[in-house]
Amino acid sequence: MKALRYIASQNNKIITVSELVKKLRIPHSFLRKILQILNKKRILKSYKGQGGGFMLALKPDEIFLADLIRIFHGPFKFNDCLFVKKKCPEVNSCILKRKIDNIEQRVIAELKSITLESLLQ
Amino acid sequence: MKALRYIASQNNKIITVSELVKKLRIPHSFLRKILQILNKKRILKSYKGQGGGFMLALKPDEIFLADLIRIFHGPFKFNDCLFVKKKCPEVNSCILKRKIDNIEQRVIAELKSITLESLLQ
DNA sequence: GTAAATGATACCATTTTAGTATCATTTATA
DNA sequence: TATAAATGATACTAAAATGGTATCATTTAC
Repeated sequence: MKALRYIASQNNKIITVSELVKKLRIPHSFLRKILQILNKKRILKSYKGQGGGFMLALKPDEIFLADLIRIFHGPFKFNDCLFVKKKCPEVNSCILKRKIDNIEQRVIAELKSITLESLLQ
Repeated sequence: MKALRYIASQNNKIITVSELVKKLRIPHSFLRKILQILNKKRILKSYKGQGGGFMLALKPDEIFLADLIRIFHGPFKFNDCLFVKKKCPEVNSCILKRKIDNIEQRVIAELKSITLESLLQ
């Protein structure tokens, strides 16, 4: 998020990992890995070779926190009812599951409403 | 939760782990460990010796999902801002943290509203 | 005294998380 | 055209969390 905020703040300039490392004090290889993932997922565009680096592939108001979480943590499932590695036989009738599903949906809705734009300044 | 629901449904009878194992098909040692924790945390009362077992220590409408989650997963902190094992220097000014804290508070409020009582039937 | 119960605690395997390291490829430019 | 500066791909590692198991000690009803 810090890297994305920095990149967004430099509107449409190509930013290198080295620049981010200096500004944000994030370990170089770690940050590279993250930016590579964001590139594959089309949040960033990358440019190889000398003079290369990264830029946003989308406008800041098109980048949603919900999507970033999905990219790094996988799909939301607070509620993946397993027991001893088998699916719980009561998944369909379980009242608890219904209540948690409900909360999950609301959280996801909130996370969709947080854009990179909304985190600048 | 399954065990608590079963125990609650047998109002004020002492229930043994063996009975729960038969009804709920949860491994014996695993269930014992869980019930021991619930006993220590005063959600259950335990009775040792022959004829012993477990009972609710509270009424079903005094047992909150939020507390059970805290017991087994530790305190809620979706938002424990660490980086390279150090606290992030921006914790206080971070807009993202503020937004997530907000969501967290609402989720906790919801989890507090779910009681064992509300999961019976 | 013994069987039936919980208490305490140590142990283990697997998965996830957080991060490092290295070699390959691309490209601007001197 | 060689080289330096950038990303791409990918393999590796250490530590922590997760999901359990196993065992010995203690208590208590009968």
